[in-house]
Amino acid sequence: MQGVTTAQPLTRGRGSRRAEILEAAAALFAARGFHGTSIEDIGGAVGTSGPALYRHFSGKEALLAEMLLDVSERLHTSAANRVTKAPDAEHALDALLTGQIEFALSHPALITVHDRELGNVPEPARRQIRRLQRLYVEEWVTVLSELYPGCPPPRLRAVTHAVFGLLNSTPHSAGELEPEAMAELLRRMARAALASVQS
Amino acid sequence: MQGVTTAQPLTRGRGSRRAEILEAAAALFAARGFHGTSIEDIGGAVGTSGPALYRHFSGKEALLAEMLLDVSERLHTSAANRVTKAPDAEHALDALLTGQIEFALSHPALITVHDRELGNVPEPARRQIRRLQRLYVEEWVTVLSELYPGCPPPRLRAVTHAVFGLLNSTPHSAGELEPEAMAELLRRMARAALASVQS
DNA sequence: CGGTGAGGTTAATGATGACTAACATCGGTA
DNA sequence: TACCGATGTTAGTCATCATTAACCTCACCG
Repeated sequence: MQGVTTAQPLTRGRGSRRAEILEAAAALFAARGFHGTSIEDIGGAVGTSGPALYRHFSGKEALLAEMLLDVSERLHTSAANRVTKAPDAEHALDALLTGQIEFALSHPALITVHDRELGNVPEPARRQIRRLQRLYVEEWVTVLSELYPGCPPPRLRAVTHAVFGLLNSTPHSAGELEPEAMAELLRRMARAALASVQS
Repeated sequence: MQGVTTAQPLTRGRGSRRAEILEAAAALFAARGFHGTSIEDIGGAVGTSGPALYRHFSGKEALLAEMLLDVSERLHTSAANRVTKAPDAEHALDALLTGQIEFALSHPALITVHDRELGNVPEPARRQIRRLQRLYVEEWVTVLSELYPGCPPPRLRAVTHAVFGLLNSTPHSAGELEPEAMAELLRRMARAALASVQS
């Protein structure tokens, strides 16, 4: 009674399975945490059973590492691009806000996992993710320090984290508002919070 | 070779051991997550070995339940008291801000665990914690709806969660600023963010 | 048409970890 | 002084889980 029941997939866009697994895992990790989610759970969520996962990832930690690496890369490079294109600091800040809000609204699970599970990523990748996160924060700090010259960087870092906290609150207020309205609200609040910072 | 080495504690304020365990567990849960922390870890953190914990709590989940119940109770009753004492909505909001900021700055680990690990609390307690959390949020929403009449409650709930996110960012910017300065900054930003909300 | 490789399957295997059992110690207290 | 309750200790026990092994099977390519 072995291997009697293979059937469905076998034809699907190249690499789409990996993406499917990553997405399912993100949702599960966000809901139950890394250690609270079993390989079996993840397999189940994509219609395969447990160990099939090892055909796509070398292990559970590697899966998490790839997920977080991807997120921090996307955030950072998107931010870097936007800032580069912006004509001045004011527009740059606007672009950063747009990017973060878009991401937070479209991928709440990734946002959650991203700031919760770094500690479970094994060392080679961990350092790199941390680096990207730091670069992303510094992107904000740089723009802000142009807008608020004389405001010490540590203060600007705290401000940045506070704004992230505000924007990343989306997983908590899921469904309270339409995405459109939520985006508007978050942008307005973040702008006001930022404007309140003086040197 | 059994029981040969009992020694130190045995004399300490009544119930202080429970508190000590709760504190150590909060720090560990915040750092590694509920499932990422073992009973042995918790015991080790308070100088006893593993199973000693069962003399104080009926189990790991019960420990978490008590921790979260305590937090949500403190937040809610403190808020209710402050609001009741306040002469008007403006002062009430100020008091709510003060309370949340104080708590977030003095117990970052509890804040972290509080919004991460509810899912691991077993059912009898879970419902009660959720209830207290909801009441706490409604405390804010009520005050806000007095300040912004005509602003629909769902929007105010989203606003409240956004402000919580902002204030609870403290664990992320640990050590960037002195507690005093951080409190000031958070209050100012939160106030500005709130002021930006119109009906 | 035979082979091959990608992607699945079910059964180990080995750790880890929560919880229990059996036993020890010590500070009261009768 | 002998007992008792509060607290610890160590050594199981039993599940759960990540990971591996051994085996299938189909799509496709020669």
